Amino acid sequence: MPEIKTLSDVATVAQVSPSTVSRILNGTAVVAKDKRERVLKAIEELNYRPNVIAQGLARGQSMTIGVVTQAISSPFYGEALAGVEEGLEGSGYHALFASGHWRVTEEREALALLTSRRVDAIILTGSSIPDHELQELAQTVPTVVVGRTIPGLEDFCISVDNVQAASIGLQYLISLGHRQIAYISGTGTIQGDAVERLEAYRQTLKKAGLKYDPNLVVEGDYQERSGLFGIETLFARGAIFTAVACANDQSAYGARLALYRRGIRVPDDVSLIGFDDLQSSMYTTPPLTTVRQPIVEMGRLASKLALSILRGTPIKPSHIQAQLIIRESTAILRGTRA
Amino acid sequence: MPEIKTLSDVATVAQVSPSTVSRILNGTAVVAKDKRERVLKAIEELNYRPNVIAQGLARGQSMTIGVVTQAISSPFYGEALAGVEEGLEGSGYHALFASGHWRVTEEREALALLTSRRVDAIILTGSSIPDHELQELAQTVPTVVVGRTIPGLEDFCISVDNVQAASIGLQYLISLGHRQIAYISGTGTIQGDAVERLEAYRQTLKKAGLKYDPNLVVEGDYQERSGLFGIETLFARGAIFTAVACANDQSAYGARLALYRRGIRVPDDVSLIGFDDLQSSMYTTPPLTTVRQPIVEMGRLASKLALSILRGTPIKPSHIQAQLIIRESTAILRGTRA
DNA sequence: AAAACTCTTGACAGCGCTTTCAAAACCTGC
DNA sequence: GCAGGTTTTGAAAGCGCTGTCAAGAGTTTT
Repeated sequence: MPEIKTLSDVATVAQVSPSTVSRILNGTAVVAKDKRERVLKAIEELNYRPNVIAQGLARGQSMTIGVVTQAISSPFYGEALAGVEEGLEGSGYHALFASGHWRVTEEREALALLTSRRVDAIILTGSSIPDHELQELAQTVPTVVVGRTIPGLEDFCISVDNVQAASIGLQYLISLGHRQIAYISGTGTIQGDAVERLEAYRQTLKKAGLKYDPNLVVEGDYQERSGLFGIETLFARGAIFTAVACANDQSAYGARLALYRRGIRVPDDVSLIGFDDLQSSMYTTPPLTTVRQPIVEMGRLASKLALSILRGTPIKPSHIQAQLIIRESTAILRGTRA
Repeated sequence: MPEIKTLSDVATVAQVSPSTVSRILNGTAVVAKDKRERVLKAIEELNYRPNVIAQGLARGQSMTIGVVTQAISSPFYGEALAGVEEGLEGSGYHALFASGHWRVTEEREALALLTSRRVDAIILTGSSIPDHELQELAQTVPTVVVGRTIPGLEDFCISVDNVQAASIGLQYLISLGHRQIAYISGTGTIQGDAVERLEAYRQTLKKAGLKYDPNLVVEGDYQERSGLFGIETLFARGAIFTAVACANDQSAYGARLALYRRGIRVPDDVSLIGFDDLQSSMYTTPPLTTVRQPIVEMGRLASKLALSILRGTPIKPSHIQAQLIIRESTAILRGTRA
């Protein structure tokens, strides 16, 4: 294997001191034209690339942003990460990902890993680490958290108002004439997206003068299969509904399949609505009506925020708006069925 | 912000030399019990975590594996990356991702980024960098490439036999009685998955005594929308077909939607088959029949291979087998239609 | 032509850690 | 109680780079 060249190799070849090479590399100071040329030539010749690790050590910054995610292959987090990457583009910073797989201990490990690599800032997505730990973390390293708001760290949190967002969807269903609306929830019972969205379901029903029927809600876990099981459970209970709202798009996919299996048409017999607006929701059959969370943008914004903090001039994260995306999985209530 | 502690801070507190602390940390040598305890206590007290970057510099290895991917948010690459991560688990190594977005120049940049961070090995997925560049790269740093076989680097390549794999799907369609089979291809015309799979289409047709009708194949780009357009194009051409094979699952999703839009039932009127078996293909309506590429396993295997190379005892990558997954988007040919 | 500056350049310390090397400490056994 | 051997320990160099500092070169001024 061809040796990897170092800055002093370049210096030797160009017959200048390492400092000079460094100066040229970083534009830290003016250097005489002839030396500059010799150095550039040497760099070219040796195919030299600075060792970012060494630079990091010397400069005291790693030029990397740690990103803790739950699962890199989940469409939701995948989009968020893509956003983060995009936001970092051209900044010289790079993202280091670590997955928590929805387990707090693993998430802590992920965090430990990132800090032991001395990342310059940390972005957390879908974190379930307790507030106070994150508050502590934020003392040590610039931290931004997406999808959740931590007291005291409001300016470093990026999230949509779940209650408001989820309401939009419900309201739409109601406006379509639906009165028996089933709900497949997310997981988590104390705090977080799942309880907020469920809360929105209850509130919206109430506001519309409909009564909350626990028989119509089933607990899911944001995964496709839980949507499928959700519908099965509903039927097993003998529940009657003309629409079903899901805590996220993925569970809506599963619900869709369960409905299909039973020969129930969407939206003719039952309306279906999701939450998130994943890229693929545009291509389900029928295309899914959903409440859009601008996931990619949120990721991008998270990066921008982190960078701005590092720069010393934190931007104020503008509020993120959810938006109803009407597609073809919802329809005006016709007959009764299911 | 609380200062971050260093190894010599620990040494000072524990009243030993930095060397001793290092030895304890790495188990490099035996240390007296009392000192060991003092050090451990100091570490605890200061909440010290070794600086992996500095370790990397000193040891000459970064403990990170660079992974170039095309798009982190694509379901296909997402699964592969998850596999890579999994394979690295517990090894002490961590993955650094860089995306090429299907553009060779960007991919080169990604590679440059990874090498300038002195990653200990590189895993490429979906790479479209010319063979010779990769051969060169492999001279400098342990390289494993997934989804493609590079001459001379066979032992470091992990891929399925595209021709064989794609044939399985086609054969199945034919065995179902289909004779007019449309094909929505992938992108890339000189080499790579797309041409191999297309080749499989032609060969299989030929072997079955069917003639290749260029009118039935349309070029796609592996994305959902190209599947949709593909079907539209086919109809615009007045093509007659009873089944459509897609170069990957994502384009099959798009095709599915186009068919739905036209009121064509799957599989009753037209059979549909994909390639990859993405996680979500199990939940489409109807669930998609497809040729399974064990993507996650391939990622995992890539990691294992990379680690084994670093360890100095390269394993021989076992051959990856594709497998037909029969679900509900395909059916025996009944009437004629479309 | 010497004094007073201004630029350019190299030496060197240091980032936080590892790792040799040799000195210090501890054991043996006689 | 001391020579010889074995451990344990610390000093110091070094990983590849940056950044300060002061010396050297080059200009301008008087």
